[in-house]
Parts: sequence; structure tokens; C-alpha cells
Amino acid sequence: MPWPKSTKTVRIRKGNLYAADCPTRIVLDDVTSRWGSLVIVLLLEQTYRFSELAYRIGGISEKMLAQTLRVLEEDGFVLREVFPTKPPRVEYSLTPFGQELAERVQYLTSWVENNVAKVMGNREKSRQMSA
Amino acid sequence: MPWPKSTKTVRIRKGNLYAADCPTRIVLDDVTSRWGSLVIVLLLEQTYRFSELAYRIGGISEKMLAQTLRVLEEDGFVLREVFPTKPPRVEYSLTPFGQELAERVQYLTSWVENNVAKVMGNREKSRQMSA
DNA sequence: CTGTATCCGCTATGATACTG
DNA sequence: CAGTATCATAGCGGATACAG
Repeated sequence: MPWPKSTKTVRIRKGNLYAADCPTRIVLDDVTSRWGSLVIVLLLEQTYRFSELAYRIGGISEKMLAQTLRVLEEDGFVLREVFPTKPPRVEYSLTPFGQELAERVQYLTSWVENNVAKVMGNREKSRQMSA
Repeated sequence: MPWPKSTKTVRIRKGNLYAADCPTRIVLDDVTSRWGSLVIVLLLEQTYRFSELAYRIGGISEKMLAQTLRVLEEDGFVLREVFPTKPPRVEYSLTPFGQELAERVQYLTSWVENNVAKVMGNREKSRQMSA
């Protein structure tokens, strides 16, 4: 059932996306997580503060926003800057590395945005077929 | 808390990705679901049978594969062809619409594959910082 | 303002067994 | 082969309260 390993010296140069233990999947999950992709694409616009992100991303809770941002920061996609003012102020932006990624994500999300109507139509047909 | 609606006649032409009720998010979740993106990119290679997909995508269960494929089919991304042989044989492929999507997804996944090592490195640093 | 800590329900997922 | 049905469970994610 596990994937047949081609050799013993399989390295993490370019992981096999289809192997159960491929680290690429882990990273991909960060990027395509429920809120991850939204945060990434939004930060492509400009730098935002925590509360601004919370406001703009409808439906997200503080907990999930903080958690999502922390993961993206650990991965090196997002830069977190703390300004020791009173009250504190934290700004989030994309690193150059994160910008590369974000452009790819946006390439996907924008396509979905532009084609969502057609998808919803396809779903309607499906529902009628089964009815 | 909800996004300020620009007008009352907001339609689903081009949804607002950041609105909680935006249908784009639903479709995006289908596409970026745990197994969705893997299936989509794999089908970009060629047509596959159910069992072939199950074999190639390490770690997926039959249940999740069937479920993922059904959603992608309803969305109009995947074509399901049943050959009434004995035993039955079902082939899955991308529709032209699905191919458009798949190319966008692959554009993302391939970047992640090529940069996963750097991400893992960034994570290491993060862990050391906090230690 | 920017989070963290805790509780907790719900859903997504996996394992298993079964059907056409 | 290609699924479906059922059950069990982990953990996602929301609500709330609290802290620096």
C-alpha cells in the first residue's frame, strides 16, 4: 500500500507529492488551509495590522487568524513586525519568498473568482440530474 | 462584522473573496481540500481509473477518494466515465474546464515542491529561536 | 490592540465491513 | 473493480474569558 521507494537515497530535493510522507503536502496544507490562502492573497495588496486582517477577512476568528499567521511566519512567508507603542501594534507583510508564493496562489484564486458562476451552474445541473 | 456591501445589487459575478458568504470560498475549498489538489494535478498527467488513483495517491482512503472525485465531478472539473464491463471499470479525467483549473493548481504545487526544502529550513530556525 | 488559554461541539477523516 | 454504509475518533475551529 505504501509507495514503492525508487531508491534508498530518496532525498527531499523535490519531494514526491503523491507519497504519504512527502513534506510538500505539509507545506501545501499550510498554504491551502481554510484561511491561509486568503491571508496570503490579501497581504499581496499591502501590509496590514492584525485587526485590519481580522476585519477584512469575514468570518475568521482571532484564534484562527493568529494561528494561521504564526504558521505562515514560521514557514518564512510572512514577516511579523512589532512596534512597542501603547497600545501595541503589529504589522504583517509578505517576505520576498512569500511574495513568490502569493503570486501563485493568486493566480489560482483569481481564476476561481472569475469562474465561480460556472461552477455553481454545474452544481445545479448535477443536483437536477440526481433528482 | 460582516463586510459592508457596496450596493444592494451585489451579484455573484465576481464574488468578494473576503466576504464570509462568498461562494468562491466554497469552490476554493473543494480545489484546495486535502486531497482535491492532489487529484487534480495527478489527472493533469493522464486519465486514471479509480484504483490507479487510490494506488498513486499515498495515504488516501477509498472513501475520501470517492468523495473528492464526486465533488470535483459536480463542480465540472472532472469527467467520470463508466464502462459496463465485468468487472466494472471507471475512468476519471479532466474536463477542458478542469484543465484550466489544474494548470493553475500545478503552478502552485510545483512551486511548493521546488521550495519545500527552504520552507523546512525556515521552520527549523523558528524552532531554534523559540528554544 | 494583540494576542493567549480554556472549553467544547462538530465535522472531517479513517478503518472496517459489505454490496453490485 | 468500484464503490457505499457504518462506526469511531482526532482535531479543527468557534466562543468566551483573560492577559500584556
